[in-house]
This record gives sequence, structure tokens and C-alpha cells, in this order.
Amino acid sequence: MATADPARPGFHLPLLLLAGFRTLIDDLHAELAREGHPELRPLHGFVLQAVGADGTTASELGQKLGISKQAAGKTVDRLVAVGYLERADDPSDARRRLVRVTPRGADGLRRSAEIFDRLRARWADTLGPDRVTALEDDLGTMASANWFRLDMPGWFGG
Amino acid sequence: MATADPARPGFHLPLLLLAGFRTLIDDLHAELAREGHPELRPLHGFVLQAVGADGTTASELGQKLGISKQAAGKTVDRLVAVGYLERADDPSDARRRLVRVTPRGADGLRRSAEIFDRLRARWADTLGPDRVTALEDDLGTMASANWFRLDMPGWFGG
DNA sequence: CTATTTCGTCAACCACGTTGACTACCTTAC
DNA sequence: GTAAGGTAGTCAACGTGGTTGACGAAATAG
Repeated sequence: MATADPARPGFHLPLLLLAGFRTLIDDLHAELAREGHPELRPLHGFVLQAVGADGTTASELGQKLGISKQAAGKTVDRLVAVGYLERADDPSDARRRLVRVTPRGADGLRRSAEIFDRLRARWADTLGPDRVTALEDDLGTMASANWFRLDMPGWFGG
Repeated sequence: MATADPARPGFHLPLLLLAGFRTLIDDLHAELAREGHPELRPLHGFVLQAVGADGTTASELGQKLGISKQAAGKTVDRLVAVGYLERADDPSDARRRLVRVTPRGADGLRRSAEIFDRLRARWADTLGPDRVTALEDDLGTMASANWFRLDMPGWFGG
């Protein structure tokens, strides 16, 4: 493969990280689809996670995810449409529209966590538990600068 | 951060991989912009790389990147518009339109490789060269299935 | 010479992001 | 109590990156 050209070692690392991420994410969603959540898309897990048990609002969500409130609102729309989130009025502030995870959303979230645990175990089986931990430690050290920003336009569109 | 919740260790790994990738890619493009390539988007580097020194066609490119020929064609359009790729007729086959990297494209590619080397060196400075190598080895082992596919819809859209 | 395949493109569509403008509402200050 | 200002949510237009389906032109197979 061109990008794995040994003459350009610098290209290895980003591609490996991307491929590793993709492998995990693809496996997760294949399993999630098998377990009754075929509509759940890769971004959705992060969004559900960010909404959390206490609920939130579109603006807050946008801030948490590093995207605009409009983009967050649209994503909520989609997740509401497939039944993973619901909106409710905030009695204490008529401007706000509370966003909450539905039972179905909670189920998807729970299964995601379980599946990720199993996938991590598979990595541990292949590499050894210590190396997976070391990998996580090292990545944690290096990645701490850009933490948990999902605003895709940084690398893709927009 | 919610997704880094220690109670859900399974969420660590994918997020770390994503964050690591993002950090690298963001740093690359910040530096690339500084060096005279502000139009270069994260995907573009992979595409230029896939076009290669010998040139290719939209269909071939699509196959290499794991996307449709139409998507590949559109991406080529954009890269032609900003001067990184050019099209030429294939004298031996009137259906084909050769896609080639321009000198400007080659410059961007060369700089990308250099910058990635420097970024990798930074990782090596922080973690130690042996751990970076180990990280690459382990990721290579785990990620070997999904190599260099850019079809975002798998995780994002459509 | 005809049938099939392949290459490139067009058109419609979807997911995901952006900015700008606007309404409705809460809050603060006078 | 009202005017002013900030905040929440939505609408509209747009850009990027993907998808499928349809189609003409050119190469290839029979």
C-alpha cells in the first residue's frame, strides 16, 4: 500500500491510528446492528454519551462536542427521529428544550460499552494485557492536547 | 470527560486512537498551512498519496480508497480546482482520464512526509523511540484488516 | 458486426459541519 | 415597569464528503 511505504515512516503512525480506530468502530457497529441497533451510527454513541443520564440542551451539547449549537441541534433531530433521544420542555426556562436519552438510547449505550469491553479483551488476547495498557497510557500522554473534540470539519468538510 | 469514564474502560481505546489521530492530523495541517498549503485538507494527503507518482484514474483511485468512482471523481475535481492534481487524456484509451499530481501537489506531499517525520520524532522524544515502534507494531497487528479505507459513511454519513 | 463491459459524468440524495439572521424568552439595570 | 442586553433554539443557505442510479462513449469479446 502506497501510504505504508517504508520510505515514509512518518505516514505510518496516523494511518495506524486511523485504521485501529476504524477497526474498533466498524466491529462495534457490526455487533450493535446484530444486537438490534442497526440505526446507530458511529457519531451517535459519542453524542449519547455526551448527553448523559441527566440530559442536556442543544447548546450545552454543542459546547461539549466542540461543534455549533445548530449542528448539535441537527444531530439531536436525527437521534430523536430514530428513537434514541427525546426532547422535553424545561418548566423553569421556556427557551430551553431538554434533551434526554430514551430507554432505547440507554440500551444502545450499555451495549456499546459491553461490546467495547469485549473488543478490548480481544486486543488483550492478541497483544497481551500489558501492551494494551501501555498503548493506552502512551496514547493518553500524547493525545492529551486535543481531547475529545468531535468537530469533524477540522479534518473533513466545512 | 464522560467518554473517558474509568468505569467504562472500553471507551478508552477508540477515543484515544481518535484523539491521537486528530492531534497528528491537526498538527500536520497547521504546519502545512504555515508552509504555504492552507488549502490542503486532511483527506487530500491520503488522496494525493493514493494517486502516486505514476498517476491513476478516478475508478482506480476509488478502488484504492474504498470509495465509489463517483466520489473519487468529485474529490479529484476539488484537488484539481486548488491545483494539486491535473487531468490529462490517455492516448491509448479515450475513455480514461489520467489523474496526475502537479508539482504543487508533489510539494505538499513531500512537506507532509517531512512534517509527519518531525511529529513522529516528537512522539519518540516523549515516549521513547522503542515505545513508538512498539505502538506501531501493535496497531499494525490489530488494524491490519481495515487498511486505508476512506469511505466515511461507514462511521459517518450516508 | 453485435453484445458486453468499463470509464467518466450527471443528477438526486443523505450525513455532518459552517455562518448569519431571526424570534422568543430570561435577566439585569435604570 | 420598562428598556436593553444576553441566551436558547430554529431556519436558511452553503460546503465537503459520501451514496445510488442512469447514461453515453469507447474498448473488448464473441
